[in-house]
Amino acid sequence: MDIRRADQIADTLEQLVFAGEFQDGDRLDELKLAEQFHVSRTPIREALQVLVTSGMAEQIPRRGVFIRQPGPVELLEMFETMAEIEAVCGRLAATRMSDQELDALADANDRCQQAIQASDHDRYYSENETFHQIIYRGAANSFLEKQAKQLQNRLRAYRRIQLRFRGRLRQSMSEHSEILQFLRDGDADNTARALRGHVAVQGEKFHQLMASLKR
Amino acid sequence: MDIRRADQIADTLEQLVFAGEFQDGDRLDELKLAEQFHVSRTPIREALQVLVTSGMAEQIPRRGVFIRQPGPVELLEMFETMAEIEAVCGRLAATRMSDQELDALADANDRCQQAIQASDHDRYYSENETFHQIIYRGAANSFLEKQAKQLQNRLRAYRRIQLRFRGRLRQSMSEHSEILQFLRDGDADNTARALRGHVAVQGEKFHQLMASLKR
DNA sequence: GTCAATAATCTTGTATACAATAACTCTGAT
DNA sequence: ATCAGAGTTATTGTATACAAGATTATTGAC
Repeated sequence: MDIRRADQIADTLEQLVFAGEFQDGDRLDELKLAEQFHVSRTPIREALQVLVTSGMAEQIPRRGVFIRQPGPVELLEMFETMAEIEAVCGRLAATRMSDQELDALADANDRCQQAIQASDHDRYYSENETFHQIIYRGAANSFLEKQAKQLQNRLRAYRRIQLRFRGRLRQSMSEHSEILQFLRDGDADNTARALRGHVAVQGEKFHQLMASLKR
Repeated sequence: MDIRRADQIADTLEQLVFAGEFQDGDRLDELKLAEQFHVSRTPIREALQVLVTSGMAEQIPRRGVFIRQPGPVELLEMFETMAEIEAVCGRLAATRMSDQELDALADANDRCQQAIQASDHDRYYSENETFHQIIYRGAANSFLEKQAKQLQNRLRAYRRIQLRFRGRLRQSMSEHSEILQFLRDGDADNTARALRGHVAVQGEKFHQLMASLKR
């Protein structure tokens, strides 16, 4: 619903970057992009500013803007940060979530389970994100919630990869149930611990995957 | 060291916003700013994009960009988030900081103490930030470190206000010493707890101040 | 053949021009 | 006096123009 062409282009470019259409270090050529989007350089430049500010690209004055895909080390750091932020959300949510929100969480969990039984991976990814977002919301801190969603968004592509590990889906579901129970009990510490582990293992799985690919 | 005028302007505007030169809802007039900075609208617009992307201003298409100062509720949320992020940094730092880093932390703490004895508030603020930044660094996660620094930066102005509370400086120092000791002991849980409290109390003090001003 | 230096080309950053929409003003009717 | 509506002015968003620095190509010396 953006009126500004520049905003639409920024969104599209963001999607393309997340989708891995660009390699790390690729230069975003203003003229080529302008041609591609059928606009002048002006809206392209404004879109590039957005990418740079949000950390997805780097700007070198008089040289251009270059996309910056996180390397293995940065990805691990991001997963660790995500794990800790989720743990924080869980800790707060344990004492703040309403019964309604807990029911919504249980529903989301059920839908995850259904998606697995239907072998509908896309739907599982989607419902899984919903499950976690309900917890962010449950922390009753919209600033924190925004931060969590932002990071979740940035890690989406990599989360998908690691979820393909054999047996991971089943284990992930059992962790979900455990988390749900801790939240129901209002057990802040255990919720935090469970969520931290639940997300941190994703980083570890990803690490394993990277290591196995290197060989 | 920016070559781009637009970047310099973005920095300046950011400073001005943090310094409270603008009221919430103020429109940033492109023409006036262009005149003020002796440039055309182009670099101004690129600077405004940066402010909008980093959340300091809101853009309404075809209407302009309006600065968004956080209200009391959002500030409390930001302080709470800061407290939790610092706690996370502390938890990780407890098992990851080198002896060198611990010594640097002790030095920073000493300099805080000296600044207080010299009644040099500006220097205290500065050294205090250093103290905390060493802990962020100690978490050995540069992504997390960047996030922490960013939030620290956004809350700077408000932290200054609340530190004026009577007796707060002394108490703050004793908390620092406690945190340092927990880090030395490698006690992750207690470091996290102490840091969370240390920062959370800032939010509470700020809240008290707001409430007293409302009357 | 390789390297350095200079010229030509490209690309970025800023300024200006123009089109479209929003805000404002002024008039006239009730 | 108040409100509606047309016309005017302002402001945004995009396109184009131009200047300056970066990149590439070319030429010439060794």
